[in-house]
Amino acid sequence: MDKTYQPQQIEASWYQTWEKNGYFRPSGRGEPYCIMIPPPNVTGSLHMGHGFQQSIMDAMTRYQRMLGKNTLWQVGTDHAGIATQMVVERQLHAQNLSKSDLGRDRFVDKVWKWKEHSGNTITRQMRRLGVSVDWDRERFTMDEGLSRAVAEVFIRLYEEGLIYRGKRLVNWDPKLHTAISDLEVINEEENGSFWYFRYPLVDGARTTDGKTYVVIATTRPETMLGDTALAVNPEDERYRSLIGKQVELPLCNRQIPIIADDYVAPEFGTGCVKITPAHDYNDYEIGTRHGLAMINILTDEAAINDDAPAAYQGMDRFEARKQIVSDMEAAGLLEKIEAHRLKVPRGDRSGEVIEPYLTNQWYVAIEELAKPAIAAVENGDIEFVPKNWENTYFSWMRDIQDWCISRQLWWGHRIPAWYDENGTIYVGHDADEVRQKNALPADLPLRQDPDVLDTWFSSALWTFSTLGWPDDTEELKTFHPTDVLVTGFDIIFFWVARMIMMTLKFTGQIPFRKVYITGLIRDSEGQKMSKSKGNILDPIDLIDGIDIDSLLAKQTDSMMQPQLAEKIDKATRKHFPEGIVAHGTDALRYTFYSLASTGRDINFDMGRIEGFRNFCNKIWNAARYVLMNTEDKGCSKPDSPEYYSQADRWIHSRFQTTLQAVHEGMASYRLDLVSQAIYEFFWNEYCDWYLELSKPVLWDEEASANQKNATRYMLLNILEQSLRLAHPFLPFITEEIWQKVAPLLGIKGESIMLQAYPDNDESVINPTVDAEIDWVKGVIEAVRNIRGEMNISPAKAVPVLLCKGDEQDQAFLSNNRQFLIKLAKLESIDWLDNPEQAPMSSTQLFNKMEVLVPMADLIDISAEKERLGKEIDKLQAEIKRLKGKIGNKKFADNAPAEVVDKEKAKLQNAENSLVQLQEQLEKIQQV
RNA sequence: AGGCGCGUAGCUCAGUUGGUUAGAGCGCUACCUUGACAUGGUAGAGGUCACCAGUUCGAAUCUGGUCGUGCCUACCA
Repeated sequence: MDKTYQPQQIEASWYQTWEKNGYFRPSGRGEPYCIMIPPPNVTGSLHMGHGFQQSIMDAMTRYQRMLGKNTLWQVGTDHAGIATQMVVERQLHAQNLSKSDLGRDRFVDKVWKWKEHSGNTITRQMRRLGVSVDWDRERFTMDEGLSRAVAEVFIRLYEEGLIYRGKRLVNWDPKLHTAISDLEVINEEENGSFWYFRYPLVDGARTTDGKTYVVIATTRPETMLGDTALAVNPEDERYRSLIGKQVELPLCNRQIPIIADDYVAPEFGTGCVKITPAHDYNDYEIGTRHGLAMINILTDEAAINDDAPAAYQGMDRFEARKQIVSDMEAAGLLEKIEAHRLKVPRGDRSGEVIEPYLTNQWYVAIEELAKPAIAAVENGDIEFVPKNWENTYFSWMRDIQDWCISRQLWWGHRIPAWYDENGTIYVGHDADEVRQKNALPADLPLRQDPDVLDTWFSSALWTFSTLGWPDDTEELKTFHPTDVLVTGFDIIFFWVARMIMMTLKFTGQIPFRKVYITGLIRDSEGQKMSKSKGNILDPIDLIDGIDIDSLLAKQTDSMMQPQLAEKIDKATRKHFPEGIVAHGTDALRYTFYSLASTGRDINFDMGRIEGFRNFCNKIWNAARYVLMNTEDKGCSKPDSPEYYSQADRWIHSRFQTTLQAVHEGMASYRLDLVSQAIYEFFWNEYCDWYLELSKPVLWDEEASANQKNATRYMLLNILEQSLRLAHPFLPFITEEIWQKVAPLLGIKGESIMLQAYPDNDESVINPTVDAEIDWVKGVIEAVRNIRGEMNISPAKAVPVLLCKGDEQDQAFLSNNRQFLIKLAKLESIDWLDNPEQAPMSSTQLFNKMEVLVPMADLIDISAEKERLGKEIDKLQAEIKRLKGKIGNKKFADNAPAEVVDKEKAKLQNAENSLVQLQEQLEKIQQV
């Protein structure tokens, strides 16, 4: 084995071996366990969020697989309608082409080609992470089987009246030319204006204060071209007399009525609102209530259309806005302009300002589907982890709006609906079926709906469509409902909620039992990672490393503004002055686990990943030590347990304690606790103490062959079990080492990933042995403390005396003499029966026992005084605190007896220690 | 406007039904190349647990409030 851990060398080949040998496939034996991967965008690339969630899913999957479950981790990708179509359109644009130049079929062809070309990027990157998904079952949301499921669901919902087509206001993206759902609209506060316009009253009407006009305030002046009324609150005295009167709509040569509606808030703006039913959701409601005309004034591009006054036709909406304000001003109808913060709706993909727009769209009537989905979480069939996300889920589900599922795109599942010349709708799998079902003549022209479905419509079916639904497959019977969904809170509404609704509706089952919601990975300063901020960390760069120049190039890649690029350049150089060194997959994964606490957001800190790379190195070198001492030496299971040292028994005990902690952590989805338990066990117990404790046995002339063999066996045995313990989290390094270690124990197996998880054996958990090794550690640490504080060279062997302890201390000494001598580097260690005879010494207490290092020529008296003084100060503070507490009558009366006793014992100990240290100090001062 | 989080060492974070001397990693200080490992070892320094009040014998932990901060949902033109 190499002297240092080189991840790139060991990670390269193992994945191929695992995949090639089909180890990821369900074993077909045992209780089923299934996780459905949230399908990433097929043309995307792996980001930190994927890395985080997939690492978690892989740990769960490998863990369950090793526990003997029949494990399926279903993999696949999503066609991501809008995102993918945009990418291909951009490519066309670069060649001065548009999608209409190609036509629908050729364009869709092109998208498929792009998918074939780039679709491997993310799956290749996933392999680098070590994910044990079943690639043989890889699915794509637009493959044949899933498309069939999509059509089937659409048709059944339509036939039940749960899908309908309707003309109403939708969120229209004028750049992408499609409707989008409410969830795809992001409302952010931006600086805008309030324009106050005068609308002249006609027929000589006057306001109560004698004006010949009313004033309205608007944030979108251009919409006035579609105004069909003004509205006031019926209780508003200022306007009551004007209700029913007409005003002249400026610039439009039309008259519109003043109506009364409770919706209008008298105190806001001027208390008089212009009503544009075709371009505002609230106005639409009012328009419907009052039977107002709905005048659409926009084109698909959000330019002014031909139904508006000629002067503005063809203008872009923002151009028209300027022109209208200017025209109103010229006409003396602009009263004032106020600065105003307002929420501007923008498309999450395009960033474009969204327009409410009157179109025909398809909707899912969602309320009926939502009811059982709410109940499933209420009654605990589905549980969110952490639980508080259930509130988020409920609050959205209990006020859910119908889901607009049609998109005016070309890339996606085409809506399975056909129209005849009269516009009658026929829904079915294909035109032939439609004709047959509806007894339509063969020559009746039918036209398929041009729209496609929202991407989330197909993802909503993911848990069952991937298993073969609508066929009643074995997989469906075996693996559905699935066990756990691991995902982010950002798609609870988009995906989780819709999956629950659709799955309940079509399978009668819940899709999954648990929803484990992870936090979001942010940069080290808590900023969301985004291209525009130039703070994206690529998991692959953390694995392989990247030099500073390449990193800078990546971060500023798509940066349009030079000054922004400069800023990013600076920030990147600050955080990564020398780029990023290679850390390996295992270290990255372990970092993710260590940060996976309670679903809160994660600020990714490079210090963490370095620490875990070092941990891997530690494992590597511990293994080297073990192999060096066991290879060619024989290490069979001892004939009798008596050959074990106390250290051997201790590490066995600690291992089982750790194993329990791991099981508990996995059961409660606390992978941070799991990773910590393994880390602490391996580094702080196995390496720091056990390996050191093995040396006196292995290298001691006096130890018998049987004892040496027993220790060699335990070294190997615990290492081998630890590798299995850690394998779900550190798949590569554990496999690499296990292949070398297992044969020495006579274990046969092709791969660690097919081995069983370590057996639970609580019988070896041994508090007595734990206490004894704690004693050994305590004495060694006492001596080391004296060495450190007294500046005694580590090379210098010192004599040590123990005194004032009890019989157990004496017994421990005689059991562990060779451990103490070796680990504390002692010249000698002896029990002093008569403390009076103690030579001048530096003293450290361990419980009631004194550990003495005789001063002779090697101790600096003033340093020792200082050291004792420090200890005494600490004890005095402690005693004061304890006395106060115990002296408090209320404490003695109210606290449970065991707590009081514990505090009393603490005080007793502290007081004893104080006396001993003070005696010691006096002794020294006499010199 | 409602809702949900968060505020613990210089930094990133644990702290499980209230009872520890409040912990880890990184960073920092000193010493050490000792036959697994300097991606290491040993010994240390470092915290008024945001603030205020309350409940309690006892609060980082429970309650109320204040401040700061992040997010989600719904929005009055």
